[in-house]
Formats: sequence, structure tokens, C-alpha cells
Amino acid sequence: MDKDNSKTEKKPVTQDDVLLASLKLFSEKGYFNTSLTDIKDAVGIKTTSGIYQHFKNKQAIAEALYSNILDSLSISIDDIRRRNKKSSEQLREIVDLLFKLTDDAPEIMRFLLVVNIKEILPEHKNLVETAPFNKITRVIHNGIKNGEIRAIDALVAYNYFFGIIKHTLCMVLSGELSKTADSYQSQAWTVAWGSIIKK
Amino acid sequence: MDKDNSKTEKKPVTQDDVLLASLKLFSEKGYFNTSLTDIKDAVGIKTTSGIYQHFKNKQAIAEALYSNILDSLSISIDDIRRRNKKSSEQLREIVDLLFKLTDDAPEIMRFLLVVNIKEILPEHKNLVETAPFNKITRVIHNGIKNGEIRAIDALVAYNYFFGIIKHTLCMVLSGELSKTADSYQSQAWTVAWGSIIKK
DNA sequence: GTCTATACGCCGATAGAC
DNA sequence: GTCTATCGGCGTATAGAC
Repeated sequence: MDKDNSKTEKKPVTQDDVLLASLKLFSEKGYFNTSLTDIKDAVGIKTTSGIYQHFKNKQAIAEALYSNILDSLSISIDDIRRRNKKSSEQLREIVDLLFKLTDDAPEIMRFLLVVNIKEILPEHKNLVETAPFNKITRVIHNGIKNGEIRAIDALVAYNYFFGIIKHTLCMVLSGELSKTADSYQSQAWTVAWGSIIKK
Repeated sequence: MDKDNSKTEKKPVTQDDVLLASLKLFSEKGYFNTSLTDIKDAVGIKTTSGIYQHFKNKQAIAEALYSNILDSLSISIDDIRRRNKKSSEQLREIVDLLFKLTDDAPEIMRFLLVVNIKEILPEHKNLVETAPFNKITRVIHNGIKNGEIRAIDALVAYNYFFGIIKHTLCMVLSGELSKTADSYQSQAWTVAWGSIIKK
């Protein structure tokens, strides 16, 4: 023990370290304003070379980030659908999840909602076409079939509902709405649900 | 008349030519995926030098574009407010304007709604804080004062109302909603207005 | 896995002739 | 206002020693 290494311990940089640092930078400054040099600094290594141990290029970092986020969201939504019967309950819990994430992990939500993924990965699907948001649309679809939600096109209903939710979260994330997401949640839910419910 | 110059006439490139070409490219590929070389090609000159006659750098093009669009929008909104008394009528016409623009000049709306201006011009205000959208908020504020709109925070009302409108337009612009903006307008209006109206 | 060193391409930008 | 020519720099990426 030649030196105090209780905190300064030098552990090798992992993939997750790179992802975490990149997520933060991408969501703060945007993908194109973030250089590998920035990432390397945030991760705490001296050159960018170390990053290429884990990712073949800069795009691959964004890809990994995006698919990680979508996967974990998808799993959460599966879980929600399993635990709840009614569409209203399922949507309610999904909204709850998104608002919580906005307060607890704003970088994730900023990356998901603010960063324009098609500008980074032109080949990638739109948000609506990804697994988790497909599932949300399916929840809405079911709600229409069983009469909870009024009979309009499921995508259009998704559009109204999620338009309100997403805009609320974006305004919180950008600071245009100054309080926590949590404090807007119940109102936003009521209005969003009200916009598609069968009266 | 040594050659046919009825169409091939060589007129000097104007500021507007540059702006128009840039708008198209920015809205299609994004600001960062568009190089001055791309712009120069689209404008039809041989080198990028010509561009510097009109703009001091690439950012300045985006700035000019953005402020032009905001200015013209602002003027239209002033006009709408002058011609209509009730908040509902004013909002109705503003929505009409935005939907028409989406069908007739999608590049403009894509630049306004999809392009993340803060990534290009970090110093710039958020969309809500710009003149035209400030005016929309003021319209809503008046609607609350005179009892057309229910008594909630004006920004929150703006959020609900514009969340639906913006999301609809974005989905049309990205092709996720496949028909023209026009065909979604009356429904979207009804729902958006319904989300803030005093019952 | 991290370092030194380095390559290289692209892009933004300028100088100066026409 | 457009051209030729050219520059500097940044950012990505690789080779190879430790």
C-alpha cells in the first residue's frame, strides 16, 4: 500500500463508463458538439484510443446508448402491461414512469426526447416505430377495442395523448416549465387522458 | 444573343438563394450534416467563397434563417390578433396558419419544430421565449382572463394546447402520420382547444 | 487497457486575381 | 461577385510500445 487508494483507486475504464459520460455530454451539448476528446476527458483517460477498445466509432456509442434506453423502457412497459388490466391503468403507469425518469434521470429523457436521433443515425427508425412506443400504441389500440378510448385511429390517439405528455416533459427538461416533472404529472395525465377517453 | 439565355441566364447569387438552399438542406439533413460545400453546390456556384459575400460564417446563415422565420410568423400573428376578437378565434387562425405552412412549406416548419436551435446557436432563446410564441402565450393569457379558457397557468395551457398541435405537425413532417397536415387539422384543433377550454 | 505518436480527411475560412 | 488556390485546425481514427 504505497499510496492511499481508497478513492483514487485506478480501475480500468469500462464500456459503461464511456456510455454514461457520453450520455451526459450528448444530452447537454448535443451529439455534434461533443467530440471524442470531450468524452475521453469525462471518462478520465488521456487519449481517445481507449474508447476504441469498446466502440468502433462515435456513432456506435450513440447506437448503444439508444438501444440500451429503448430496451430498458421496453422491459418496463412489458412489466406494466402484465401488472395492469385496463388500458387506462397501463397508460397511467407508463406516464408515471416517464415523469419519474424525467426527474431522476433527465439525461436519459433528454437523449430520448430532445436529441434528434435521425440526424445522428439516419438509418434509424422514428421514435414511434421503436419497440417501446409501438407497445404504447398497442395499449391505446386495445383501449379503443374495449371501449375505454374513443374510436379514432390509434396513431392519432397516440399523437394527442403523447403530444401532451412529451411536450410537458420537454418543457421541464429545457427549464421552460420551472418545477419538477412530478408537480405537473397529475394535471398532464388528466388532460392527456381526457383528450382520448370515450365520454 | 450568342446563346439561348432564356432559362440559363446567369444571374448573380443573392442572399436569398443561399438562405433558401440552406433551409432545404438543414431541414432535410440537419445543420451539422450540411457542409458549406453542400450549400455551395445547391446554390450553383463553384466555391464556398461566394457565400462569405453574404454571411460571415455558417452559423450566421442559420441565425438569419431563424430570425426571418420568426419575424414573418410574428407579423402574421399580429395580423391575426388584429382581425379577431376572441381568443378562440385567434388561436383557431394561428393553428390554421401553422397547418397550412406545414403542407405548403414543410422545410420552414421542419426548421422551426424539428431542428434543435439550441444545438446550433447555444445562446439562443427557447422557442417559447421567442416573439411569436410569446404572443401565442399572451393570446392564451387573455383567454383565461376573459373566461374562455379555464384558470390554469398560461404556460401550462400553452403546453397542453401546443403539445397536441406541435406533435401532430411533427408526425406529419416525419411521415409518421401519412396524410397531409390539413386532413388532421380540424380534429387536432378540437382536441387541443378542448384541452384548455372552460367547460 | 492505457499510453505516445501520428496520419489524414474534411471542413470552415481567407487572400487575391479576374 | 465569382473564381483559383491555399491554409489552419479540429476531430476521427490507427499503429505500436508499455
